[in-house]
Amino acid sequence: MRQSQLFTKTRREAPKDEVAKNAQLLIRAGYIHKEMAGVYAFLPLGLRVLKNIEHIIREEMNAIGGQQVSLTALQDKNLWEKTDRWDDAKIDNWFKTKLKNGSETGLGITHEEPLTNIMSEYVSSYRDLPAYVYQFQTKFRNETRAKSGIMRGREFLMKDLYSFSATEEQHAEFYQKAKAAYVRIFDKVGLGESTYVTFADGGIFSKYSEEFQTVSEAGEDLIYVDVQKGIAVNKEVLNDEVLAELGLKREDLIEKKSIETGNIFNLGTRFAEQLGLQFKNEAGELKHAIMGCYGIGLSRLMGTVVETLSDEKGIVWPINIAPFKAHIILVSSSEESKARAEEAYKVLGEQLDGVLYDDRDARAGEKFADADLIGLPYQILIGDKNQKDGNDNWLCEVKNRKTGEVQHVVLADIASAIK
RNA sequence: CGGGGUGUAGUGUAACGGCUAACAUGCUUCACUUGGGCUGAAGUGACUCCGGGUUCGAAUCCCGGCACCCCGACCA
Repeated sequence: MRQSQLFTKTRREAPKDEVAKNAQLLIRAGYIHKEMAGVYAFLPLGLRVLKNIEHIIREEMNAIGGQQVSLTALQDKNLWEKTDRWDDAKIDNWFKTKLKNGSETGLGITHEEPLTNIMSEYVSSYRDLPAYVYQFQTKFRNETRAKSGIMRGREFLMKDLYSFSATEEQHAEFYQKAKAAYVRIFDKVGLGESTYVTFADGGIFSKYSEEFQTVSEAGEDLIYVDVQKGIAVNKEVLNDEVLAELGLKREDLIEKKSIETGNIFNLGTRFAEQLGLQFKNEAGELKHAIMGCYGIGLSRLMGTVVETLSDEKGIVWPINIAPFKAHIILVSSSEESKARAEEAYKVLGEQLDGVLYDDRDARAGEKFADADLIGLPYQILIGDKNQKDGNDNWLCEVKNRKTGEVQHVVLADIASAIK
């Protein structure tokens, strides 16, 4: 993409009403636009990041047998009354509205109810199980206080997978698979080292759940980490019983602030019972499906990456989720340099599935500042100061955004050098 | 939902109850420059959040509303 064509621009200063680092940087660099408190639009660069995260998650969900669907945002009140989750006293963050005919509907906060209902139409035998269904969907939650930029919005993108199993063994096996898939997802998006599987409260579903907590000063949660073992306990469930169960010692734990970036629950048979998801087992007995729920907030994940990996100059994207892998920067105005930059744009664009090319008629300093703010993993400088190698081929300067390290590489070798 | 704070060009900031609401940045044009946000010149852009009130006079004081931010509670 030519930067001269990109409709967004960078800005020197963040709007005064944004305090969260993630929103400040993402707005300054032109990734997102704030519509209202807790409601953000994703602009071209921001959407590319979101799509890259989505792609990583989809691969992992498909790999463990997930089947993708797209459920509705508008919710049928009757379904939620069956599980007693329509009442505002029980769930206080619904966005509810009325249809023209006077009946009530709500915007989906989560999707256990509608999906369980759908599955009940198709599942009638143990042969129909297990089934794993997931989606990427915008969730609406009427938070009393939205905050922290895109970390806690009223409207946000989430991947939610639901598992339907015939037996406890079947469920447990998948739960472990899903957990392992989550670990791989966090590795791929660049948060692996700072993310801990964390023992946590199970809410109304079960006694405990497991959260994926990413260590960050911007976090709302407090966790106690055993760095050696690589696991943690949420403060809300920190007690001797839990520590004993996990084989942890209090003296080995370090307190850290963290962001809940993922959560996996065992839902048991609660929803299947309330919504009538039954099947016949091999012995011909009627049983309720055992369910699990596995969520990751994509927009929150994006915010967490910005929050934890950026530096004083701007964003630093991990290569797998960066909107583009490379940023070609034309730093001289000579025709020769310009021709080489155009060539690089053509070649690398094909090899790297798109690059950002700063072809603007602007001074080098401004381009560097913008490139650092936008944060693509590699900056490829092309200008009159480039040199040639022994074979009379031009060398480009390839600068690593994160480390600042510079390599001099001929165009033909750049793609393989930075992948 | 309780408490606190803030609303002024696109953005960031000024302005004692009193002159045509100022400065920076952005944007336009010209010249100059071209490897880390040059330089110079001329332009452009504001019903001072909305509605009332006090006053000779309100961006400024008062009342109401709305919006946004922060702390806390909440986060199935």
